[in-house]
Amino acid sequence: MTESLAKVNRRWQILSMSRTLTKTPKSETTRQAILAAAQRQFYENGYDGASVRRIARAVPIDPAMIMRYFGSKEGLFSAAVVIDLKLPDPGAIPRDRAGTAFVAHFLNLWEGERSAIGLPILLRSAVSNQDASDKIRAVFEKQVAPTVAGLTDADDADTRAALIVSQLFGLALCRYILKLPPVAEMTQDEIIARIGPVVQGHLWRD
Amino acid sequence: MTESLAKVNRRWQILSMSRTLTKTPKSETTRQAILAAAQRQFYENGYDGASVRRIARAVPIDPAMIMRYFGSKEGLFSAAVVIDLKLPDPGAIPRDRAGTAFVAHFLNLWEGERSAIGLPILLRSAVSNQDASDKIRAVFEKQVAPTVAGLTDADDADTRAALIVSQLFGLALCRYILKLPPVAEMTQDEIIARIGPVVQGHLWRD
DNA sequence: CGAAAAAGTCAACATGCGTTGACATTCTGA
DNA sequence: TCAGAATGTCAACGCATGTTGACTTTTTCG
Repeated sequence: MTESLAKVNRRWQILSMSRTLTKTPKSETTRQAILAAAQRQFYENGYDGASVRRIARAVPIDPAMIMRYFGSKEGLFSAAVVIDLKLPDPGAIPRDRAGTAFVAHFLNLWEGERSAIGLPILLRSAVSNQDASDKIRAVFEKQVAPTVAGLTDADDADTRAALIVSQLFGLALCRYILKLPPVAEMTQDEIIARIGPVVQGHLWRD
Repeated sequence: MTESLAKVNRRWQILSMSRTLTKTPKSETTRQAILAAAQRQFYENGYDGASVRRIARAVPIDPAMIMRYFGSKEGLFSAAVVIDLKLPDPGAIPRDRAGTAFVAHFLNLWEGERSAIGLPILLRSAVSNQDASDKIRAVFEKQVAPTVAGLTDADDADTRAALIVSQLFGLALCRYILKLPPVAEMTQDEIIARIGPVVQGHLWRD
């Protein structure tokens, strides 16, 4: 009967992952600690480079707990990396400053308090993990593309969105991952002044 | 004495790596086969994702041979990834078309015959391998930055070079690694028409 | 030819990985 | 209080990795 007990536990754990939390049972503390450690590790080393065992050591907790809480490394990754770009309503963006607004928004997102969660993690992971690149594509389709479409009347809004993304990802890549000196050292304002017009150009040129 | 024999062999092998090849001893064929397989694996899976054993299996050859020829996985990587951007002399580039020329040059480099060798490999590897990002920085400093400096009179040529690189890397990332649909599917001409002006802007704006 | 050098093979090593199931402890509510 | 649920620990599994040293086969050349 021990096996069926384990299965019930597993099932409960899967349920608890999606339930809305009102109280904070002891487990929730651990859950959050695991997520925080996982985000840090995934951010610093990418999906493959981060190991369940090292994440567990950082919490600290037994690796087996991670499997219990999240089912697998993939499950942990999915739970740890939740992307909400919080893009504003296109209607609320003044069109003549949309480019700089865009860049400022992303810099703020990437360098704000919760910066460990999000695109830089995906960027580091996507080169070796299919799930991560799928997630990036999903973010592009569901969050970036619609917003850009709301900002331009052009019929090639998707292409324009992709070009904007390519510039923003290139920025993130050079600044946070490669740490290419000039890009890594520029102030936010300098970046906004330089990249803003590029984004604006992608939106409006032609 | 067997150990000292092995060491002598190793020393010969290190010498042979740097010698100019006039004849083609049997070993050179194997060497090239290993390099070709390594480039492919590094390109497809990045430094960490590629394994010495799988490269060896692809040749096919015994993994120990790779150690003999290249000393270590790092040594193989260094030998396999040699970056020469072949950037033209700045003086030969018409300044009003420098942007499109730049983009066309890189697309040609990345999608030409020897495309497996080069930046896309580094890009995939750099997220998890320090050597790879160091190499990228070296390429930036020794090849891109000087060329850009020769194209502009501005005193912030380094910053401009970095911004150009961030756009080009973003393009490569989205097109070859993330395979983000709109970017991955655009024709070379479309990309040149869209990104060229951005590069031109980084060179000349202000 | 025949010896020495080169090229290639094989088995093993230590390590780290994701994951598992049995077990021990702690907490909670009837 | 005390059963049962929740939480946490431990040891082990099978596997893949980079690397090594002893070995055998093939090539080269006096």
